[in-house]
Amino acid sequence: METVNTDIYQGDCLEILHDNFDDNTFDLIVTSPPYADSRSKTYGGIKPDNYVKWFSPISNELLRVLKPDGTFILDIKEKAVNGERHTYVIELILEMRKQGWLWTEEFIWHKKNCHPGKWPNRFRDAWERLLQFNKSKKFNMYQEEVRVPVGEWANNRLKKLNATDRIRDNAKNDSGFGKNVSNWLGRNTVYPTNVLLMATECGNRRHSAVFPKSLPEWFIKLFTKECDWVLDPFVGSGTTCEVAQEMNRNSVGIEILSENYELAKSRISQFQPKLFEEKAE
Amino acid sequence: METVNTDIYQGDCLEILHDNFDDNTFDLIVTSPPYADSRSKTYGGIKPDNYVKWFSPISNELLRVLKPDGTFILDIKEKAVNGERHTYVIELILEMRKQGWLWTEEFIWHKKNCHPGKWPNRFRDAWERLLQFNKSKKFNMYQEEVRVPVGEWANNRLKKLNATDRIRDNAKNDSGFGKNVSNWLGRNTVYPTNVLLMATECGNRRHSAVFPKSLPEWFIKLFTKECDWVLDPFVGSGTTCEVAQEMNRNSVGIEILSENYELAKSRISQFQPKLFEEKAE
DNA sequence: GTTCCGCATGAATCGATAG
DNA sequence: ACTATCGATTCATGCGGAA
Repeated sequence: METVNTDIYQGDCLEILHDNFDDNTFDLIVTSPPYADSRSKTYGGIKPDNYVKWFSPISNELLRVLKPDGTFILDIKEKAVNGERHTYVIELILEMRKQGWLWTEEFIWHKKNCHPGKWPNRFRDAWERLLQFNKSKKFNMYQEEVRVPVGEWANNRLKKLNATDRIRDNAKNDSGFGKNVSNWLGRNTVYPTNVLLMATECGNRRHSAVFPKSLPEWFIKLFTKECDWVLDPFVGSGTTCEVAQEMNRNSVGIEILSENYELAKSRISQFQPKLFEEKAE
Repeated sequence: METVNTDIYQGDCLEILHDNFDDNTFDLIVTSPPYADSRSKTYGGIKPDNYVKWFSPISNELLRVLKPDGTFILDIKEKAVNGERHTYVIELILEMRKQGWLWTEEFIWHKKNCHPGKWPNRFRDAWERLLQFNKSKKFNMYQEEVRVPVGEWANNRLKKLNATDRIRDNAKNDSGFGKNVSNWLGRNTVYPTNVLLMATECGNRRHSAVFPKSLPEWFIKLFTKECDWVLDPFVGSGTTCEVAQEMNRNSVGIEILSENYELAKSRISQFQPKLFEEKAE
């Protein structure tokens, strides 16, 4: 088993990317940047009105370091400001398209156990946008890797195949329908949709990750293969890099806050003994 | 029990609203306008690039007829055009804010039984935007009316599912649509989230509605009380008005296509005998 | 009267083919 | 080159008939 690199940098992602990484380096960028008005100590408390101006140089730099057939997944949700959903996220989409990004898809992260709360004018916010951007229409996507178990209805379907559809299969052998039926036989899994149902990991006090490990894991499976390169420019406590390492992908994480940086480093290094064991074999 | 009006108009909603309705008439507007490039025979097949220009006069008229404390729910989803998600929906949000609308919230309609299909670059689209707009920050919202059950009851239901089902169906207790409310008596209830889990009613051959009855029902419960006024300017086969009538709300539906108009009329009139019975009592 | 099972039907999208 | 039409792909649901 080939070993992979897992590098955590401390500093501003704009500078670090500019100084250390060539064009077309990464196969996947997946990140959850600081939201507007939060983490004020570290990013100067970006005001919602200034969010697009703050983020667009970064998205431009990410465009540079992403491979032409790579993918950028941006986990983001606009705040409610003054009783209204702010528009900085949708303005950012328009701005990034001007930079050359293609807005390929918007996945929904449905957060099962989101933070409780009640307000007079709105319910709990149980979802986030997972915006998919690409540099070209031809990008790598390994759909087979993320198949999900098939529903109950398939049991009936398979019973039926034994009786009726076998005959139709023979009759229309060349039409392509027979090929279709053979795909169904023995199939226990189906392709997922663009709605992701994942629980937040709220129990871990030592490092509160913005997203659960299952989230970067899903996109790493879908958009990379082993030994590909993954980047998280706002890696926080290191979740993305930890997952990438476990999945045998090279990864780079950047974090500006020293406390998070140290935490991320320690999580990565804990993985080393296992690597040594495997190398020994 | 007071009787309510249910009026279906045939024609262009812009003209009909202008000619027949005063300012500040409706408590709730809920609609699903024709999407870009669909229903081409009746709406001239609005091109995605022209969508905002086509819809903004209508949204402006809706702003006029909505009461100051009313709510407008817009069910919409952008098409994939040339491998990319088109931007007309997010551009429409920006345009409507210029008209004076407040973009209060975005609910997600998670459609479990979305249209099948497989493509090399995307999965099935399983969600739609339910954009909430208001005229002022103070709007009527009856949150108690849409509480959903939780706890033992939901847990027991999940136990009955096998391991495979649990992976797929673990959102079952999120928002209990289409359930018999009498089953909830004595149960603990909680407020729902802004993610709505509803199946489309595709099996109904007599009238294929774009949204299931549970969708307008939920918003009518949440944003109106009895004898309030509900408007659907693109009422199609009449789902919104039928639900409003059953819930004892006044409603107005507008439909341009005569075939749909007749269908909507017949659905409404079928409800009359029950009304007469109640009046007789 | 229930429950079970087969079947048609969707706000879809892509790539190829035709004009 | 650019637009319009068509075939292939795919899965959860409600309905109706059967057991």
